[in-house]
Amino acid sequence: MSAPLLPVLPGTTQQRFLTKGETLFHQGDRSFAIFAVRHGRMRMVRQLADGQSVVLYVARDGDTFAEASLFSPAYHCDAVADIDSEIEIYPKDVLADTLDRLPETVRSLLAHLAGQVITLRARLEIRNIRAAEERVIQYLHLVAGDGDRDADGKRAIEFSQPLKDIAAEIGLTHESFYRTLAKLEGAGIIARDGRTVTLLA
Amino acid sequence: MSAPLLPVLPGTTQQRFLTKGETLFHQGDRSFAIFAVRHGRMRMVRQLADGQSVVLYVARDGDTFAEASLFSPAYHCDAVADIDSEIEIYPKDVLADTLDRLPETVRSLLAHLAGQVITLRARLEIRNIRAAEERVIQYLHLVAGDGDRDADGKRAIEFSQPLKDIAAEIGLTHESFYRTLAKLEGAGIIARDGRTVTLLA
DNA sequence: AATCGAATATGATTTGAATCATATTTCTGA
DNA sequence: TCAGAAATATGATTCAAATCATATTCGATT
Repeated sequence: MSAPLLPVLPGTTQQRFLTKGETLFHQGDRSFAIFAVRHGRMRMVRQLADGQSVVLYVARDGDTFAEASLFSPAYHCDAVADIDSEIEIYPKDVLADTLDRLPETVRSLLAHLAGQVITLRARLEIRNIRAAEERVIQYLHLVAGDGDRDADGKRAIEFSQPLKDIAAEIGLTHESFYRTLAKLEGAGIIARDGRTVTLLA
Repeated sequence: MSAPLLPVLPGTTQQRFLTKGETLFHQGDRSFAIFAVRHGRMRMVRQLADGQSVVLYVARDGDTFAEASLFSPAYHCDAVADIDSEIEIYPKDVLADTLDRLPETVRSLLAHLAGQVITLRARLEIRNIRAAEERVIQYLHLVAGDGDRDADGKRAIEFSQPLKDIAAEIGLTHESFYRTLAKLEGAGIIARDGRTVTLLA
């Protein structure tokens, strides 16, 4: 076989072939490896609580994916083969030894970069949602995360930046963003109090 | 002072205050550090050969920037303070020693992640361009890069994926993308031959 | 070679976010 | 405390990209 896409110790890389539609891992699975696409196309899909799904990332030839799982115990999305694909597998236990020996600085830099990649991909996918309402809802879900619900299962988000800046980040004009928030409030999907937005239900 | 945004060796972090409009580094400067924004807003701007400029990234509170300079001898954009800003500086020479000792695997993983961050940020900024024509032009410039010009200074891009997929990546419907390409060709900005697009001038 | 599906292409129409305008509120700094 | 700037807010209008429709070309498969 040709050289691995990430230079690791010889003999530590595994391969796997997936046929179109086959799943490599599921959201919530214990993370056991990071991967690279040798040939093919792998689609990372996040299932939302309300049954909708969002494509987080499409990994193509030469792309690595699930790198962030190095610093997380479980995968946070499904990985499904879009077309027949050949995948390289870098088991975490092989890398763990190496990672453990790293200075704290490097480990935190790696973790920081992995986190950035996750965040940026999520933001990029948000932009793929065309309708302003849906885009705002998904953004709110993204920043609220899955945790920190209150007793009623509601999640409050307090923005530290002006909503104007949030609008820019989402890719809307501030006018559209204010309007959309007003609409969502009217529809009973969110509650508002200044820069605090609460997701109802 | 409060804890640094990246956990590094105590005493190795420096700070700097920049007033609105002040430049932290210029494109082409020898890279000496990576940075984090403690408070403020830093704008990364790339000057194109034709005099145009593209905003690559706007770093806000807590964001790091110029991470890729760890693996590159020079900065590839300008960093200018959008508003008065307080910056944390992580000098390369402090990290260099550590980096040099890293196993190749880790170094390439770091480099890969840093590259992903750069690419993802660039793609996000492209989405901020509302007009389809301008968005496509900037995307073409992005993927063409600065190098690989032919004798006439023209840059050819051969897409390995269907244009349909490119459209999705740019955030346009395929119909709009085809139309926009046709318009750009009509305007003499690009030349086309199937999946090969050549930037004229 | 024939067939089927996907990609490329373009026209007609709709729609929803951008734009322009303007008012009010909040924040900031002198 | 006051003034000016920025943020928040909402109405009216425009316009460009999405959508819907349809045709042609290209590519893979039998």
